[in-house]
Amino acid sequence: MSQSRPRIVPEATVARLAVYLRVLAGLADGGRSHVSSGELASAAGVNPAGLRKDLSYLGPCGVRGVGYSISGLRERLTEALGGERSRPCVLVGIGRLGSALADYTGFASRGFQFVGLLDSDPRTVGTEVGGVPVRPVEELEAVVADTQASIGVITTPAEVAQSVCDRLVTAGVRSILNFAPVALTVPAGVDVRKVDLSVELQVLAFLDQQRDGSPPVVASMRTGVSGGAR
Amino acid sequence: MSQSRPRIVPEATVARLAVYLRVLAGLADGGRSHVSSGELASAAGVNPAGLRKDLSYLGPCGVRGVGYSISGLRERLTEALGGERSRPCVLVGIGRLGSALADYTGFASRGFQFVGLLDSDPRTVGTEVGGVPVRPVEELEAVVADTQASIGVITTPAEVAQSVCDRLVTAGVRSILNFAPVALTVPAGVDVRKVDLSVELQVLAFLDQQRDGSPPVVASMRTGVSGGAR
DNA sequence: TCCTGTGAACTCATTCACAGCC
DNA sequence: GGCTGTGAATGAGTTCACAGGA
Repeated sequence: MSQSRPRIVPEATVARLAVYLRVLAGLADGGRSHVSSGELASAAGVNPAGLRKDLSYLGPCGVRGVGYSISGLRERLTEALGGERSRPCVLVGIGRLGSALADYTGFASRGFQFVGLLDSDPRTVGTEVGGVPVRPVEELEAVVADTQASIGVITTPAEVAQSVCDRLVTAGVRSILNFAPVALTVPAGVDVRKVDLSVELQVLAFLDQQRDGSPPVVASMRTGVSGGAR
Repeated sequence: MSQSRPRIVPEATVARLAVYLRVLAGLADGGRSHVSSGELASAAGVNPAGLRKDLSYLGPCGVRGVGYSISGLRERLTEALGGERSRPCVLVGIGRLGSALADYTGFASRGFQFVGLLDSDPRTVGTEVGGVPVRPVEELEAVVADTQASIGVITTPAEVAQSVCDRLVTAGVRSILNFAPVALTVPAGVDVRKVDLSVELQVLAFLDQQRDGSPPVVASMRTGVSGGAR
């Protein structure tokens, strides 16, 4: 194993490494062999210097005056993000969003495999999503134990999210992705990340309204929001 | 040019205001009249001092020694986030994720209304999601013009996201929420926010792997005690 | 020359600590 | 006493600018 550098990788950087990997996949199809930080950065929507810094956390990856080898960099990034090993995940709450996630090909192609789908609605239990049968939520502990899943995704209504979370943690899940609109409490050693879809829209609407300079709102607000992505 | 107060609301704060509002809605049901920053903060999963600072951007909201009036604060937050006026949105790409979003009640309850659903698949066009008919993507410009939508949500495959984006911008949409895994390029004056579901999972997996396996570490990362959200 | 790698400067955000008011 | 409001301190993350190798 090539455990190269005892460097510390900022979390913000980790999030972008996955993006670079995706962009590289697209470039590889084009038959090119090398790419510069500027090119890659613009495709990924980030600043070139930032991209170089991100990559430098993995140790030197490129060749000065030339750029980065596309295949070499893909390998490096893939390894940094955990290689190609399959990662068993369980997903609780097979509503619209849950089934959309269960069937999302973007996960499977990165090694995420939903080995357990759980729901409390008897009408949903027994159906299949993406080839995996939905099981009753009572079997949560058994499913986690069987599959050794270490990642749990919660797409239940807010009211039950905390109890589902507690059960996941007790069953041994240490990483949780929460789509329910509540703040989950977990013991130390467990990592929770939250995705709040309506908050994203809300922020967009806020900026939108500011730009139009319409309502008085409260006193004082920024007058101009620069455009551009991100 | 009448420049108002230089007081600006940081974007990170705006994102949390929506969360506070949601938490307050829950508290209001309980029949209480006031809350302290500590209580509210713990329910929202943030630091009390941070919450007070967030609220202070709206001007003084609370009573020293007492706390915040629940109803008063709800009003204030609602107004700051744009009141209760309905916001027409168009959604392009009615696949699994798109239909999940179109039907998500969390949006409607905040005034977001999907007045236009568009898709390119003839099998999807003509169906209804959440009571709104899906129309052919060719009618995008007409729909935006008719509905005066200023917010667009893209849930198409990555390959067509940029062209859909261009058409939205040309049609007059100035705020875009992008779920497609590509960086969109837009002219100045247009705001794009990106949500990348697989990246969130990827980061979670990375942290997971670091904890289990190797000693090397990710920078800082809060001592995940109570929900290390975001 | 071109492009990477990286310290240093800077911007943005969070947290602390305490002053001020009830 | 309790709790808000806020300057100051800290920290994270981004951008700059240039050193250094191909």
